[in-house]
Amino acid sequence: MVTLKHLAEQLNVSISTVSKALHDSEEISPDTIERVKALAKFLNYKPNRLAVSLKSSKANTIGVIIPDILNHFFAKALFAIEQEAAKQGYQIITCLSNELQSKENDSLQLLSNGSVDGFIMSIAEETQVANKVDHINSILNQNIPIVLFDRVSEDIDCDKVIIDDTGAAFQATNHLLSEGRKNIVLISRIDDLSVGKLRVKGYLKALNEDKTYTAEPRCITISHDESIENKIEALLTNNRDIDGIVGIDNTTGVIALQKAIKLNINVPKDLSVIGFSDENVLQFTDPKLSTVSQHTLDIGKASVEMLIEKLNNKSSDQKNITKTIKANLILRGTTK
Amino acid sequence: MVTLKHLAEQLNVSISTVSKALHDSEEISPDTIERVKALAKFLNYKPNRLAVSLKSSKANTIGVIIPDILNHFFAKALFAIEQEAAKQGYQIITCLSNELQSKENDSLQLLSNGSVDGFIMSIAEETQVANKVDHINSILNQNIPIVLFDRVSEDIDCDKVIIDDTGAAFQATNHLLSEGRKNIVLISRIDDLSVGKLRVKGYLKALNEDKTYTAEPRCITISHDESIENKIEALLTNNRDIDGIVGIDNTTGVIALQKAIKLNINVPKDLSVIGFSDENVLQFTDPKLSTVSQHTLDIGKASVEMLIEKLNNKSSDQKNITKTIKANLILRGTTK
DNA sequence: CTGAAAGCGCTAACAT
DNA sequence: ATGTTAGCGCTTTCAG
Repeated sequence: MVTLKHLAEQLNVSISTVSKALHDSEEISPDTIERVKALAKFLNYKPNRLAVSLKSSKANTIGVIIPDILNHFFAKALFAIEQEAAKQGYQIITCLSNELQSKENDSLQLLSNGSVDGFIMSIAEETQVANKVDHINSILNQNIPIVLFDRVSEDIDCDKVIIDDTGAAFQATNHLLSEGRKNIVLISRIDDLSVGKLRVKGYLKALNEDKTYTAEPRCITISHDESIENKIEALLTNNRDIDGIVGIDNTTGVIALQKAIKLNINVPKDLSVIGFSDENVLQFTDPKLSTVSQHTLDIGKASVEMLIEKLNNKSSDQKNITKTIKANLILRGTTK
Repeated sequence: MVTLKHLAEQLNVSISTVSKALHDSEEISPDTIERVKALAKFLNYKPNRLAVSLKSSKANTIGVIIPDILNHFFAKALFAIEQEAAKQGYQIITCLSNELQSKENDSLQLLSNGSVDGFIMSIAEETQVANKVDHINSILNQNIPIVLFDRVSEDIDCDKVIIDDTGAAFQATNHLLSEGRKNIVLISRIDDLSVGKLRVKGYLKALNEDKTYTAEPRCITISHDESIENKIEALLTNNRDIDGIVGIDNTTGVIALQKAIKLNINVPKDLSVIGFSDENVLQFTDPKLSTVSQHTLDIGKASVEMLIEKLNNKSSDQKNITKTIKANLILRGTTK
């Protein structure tokens, strides 16, 4: 590894001269600057990031804690975060909590030692279920900024990036109502998450506001030890009168569609389906699934922007902001 | 941030005493050790990682460069890498090349400044197509170890983790032959990648070795600007005699299955399909797709193990190893 | 215009 | 048993 010292020795100047020259200091003669830079380039000198960070007390690194990288939503969010961070000169250290509070805590502890300047995270399922957020607040108390995205908690006072989950589900349900659907069920595998609860709220709100809608609202929740496929197939088999489905997570919409086709239900003539999936599943469905698009890339980008904004104004402690990214309904082949 | 200095001042001892005490040095009295540790715990002292790394010239961090995080194979590999790295006390810094050589190079440059001790990477598509690997070899020349996985190059002399791509495709094709299939086509979206070429080789080998097989081998390659769905649908529509399909990438198997069902082709009676997809797509298919399982988790784990092994024996420069992870055929509903 | 020196936080050889 | 000192690589103030 080439250091300033090496360059200084080779050029018979002092280390500080080399350092200044590389930073185009006014103090150094143009001639010296040129010589230093030439040698630095020749030897492929790169400033040691650890030393720079130690000196400046700034790691230029963001800790990203993701609950589940195999969930396409989070993979895409990570993609956006990495992209924006790189653009702004930050590295990211990625940790996966695997939905466990213990791992989430481990990661926070491990990185809050100068490794990172701040965190971007989405709360682990286990943490959300128990609503135990002390470990997160403890980081904030150490004056290390955090931006929460998607899965957030009211008990944590920090910057947040969310979508209007209630509004999105409301809009989706409303669309089915406008189609004249009389029997709309909601299917959820995420009723223990904050976003799941909010989406249910939007569904119920839409049904309640429609005075002509007579059926009882019906939320089918699928727990982790149940087979999504079996449960949905049974549901559709035993309830032929269902004419609208809102799948409020990644996969239930797709699976409902697939099972409907298997059962020879005509989509969208006799049944409309709206999911919260990402575009990546579209290639696997025919007709194409209508979805609520969450603008995941914008969520990731906004998270990075907010964190860096906070880092740049760390002294002047201003209020925390919650930014809501617009979600919108994209109608494709599974709605009229 | 609490430092050794803080502890030392509070306890009226020297910094080195504190440091030694925290490391359970024999030199320090049990009493002092206890007092130091108590205060450290009370103040939630954590050694500054940057300082430790700078001092020890060891970042305890692995740079991971992934071509495409939205590809489930790589997401899963990252999952495994993170898991194993965490287990061994390493952090990972994740960079996404987005299949671009320029970004791949940027990431290598950016991190080869003390930020990481070594790299785990899979080569970007652009890099593989051009087979320009100087930027990677230049890192190796700086004595920074690299482990390549999945997509590798013969022109890079380093540790590698691969699957037996040729053998896997051979096995898959052989299975279709053993079913008595007479018209087996291979479908690929990745014919520009090393793994794609090897899998084609295995397919051809199987067909050639079967003296009773009379049809011409047929490889359908789909480029990036073509619609996979349209191409496969047209293929199946216009070639009703196809009775076996090997999809050698992530998605073509699934899509072929879906189109076959749409066209009322009886799977697996009249057509068998084998894909290289991961289990995550199974929930979207009925019947369940038969696949070549790549043991992605093992690939990630092995990569970390090999890199850390190399880091621990950096001085004694031993030979580079290529480790082959066994892939195996999992027969489900789309084969007889 | 250039250099010496201090210090970021830590470790470890070397005093005492 | 404890302290002093030097140094990892870098930046930056202050002196020359």
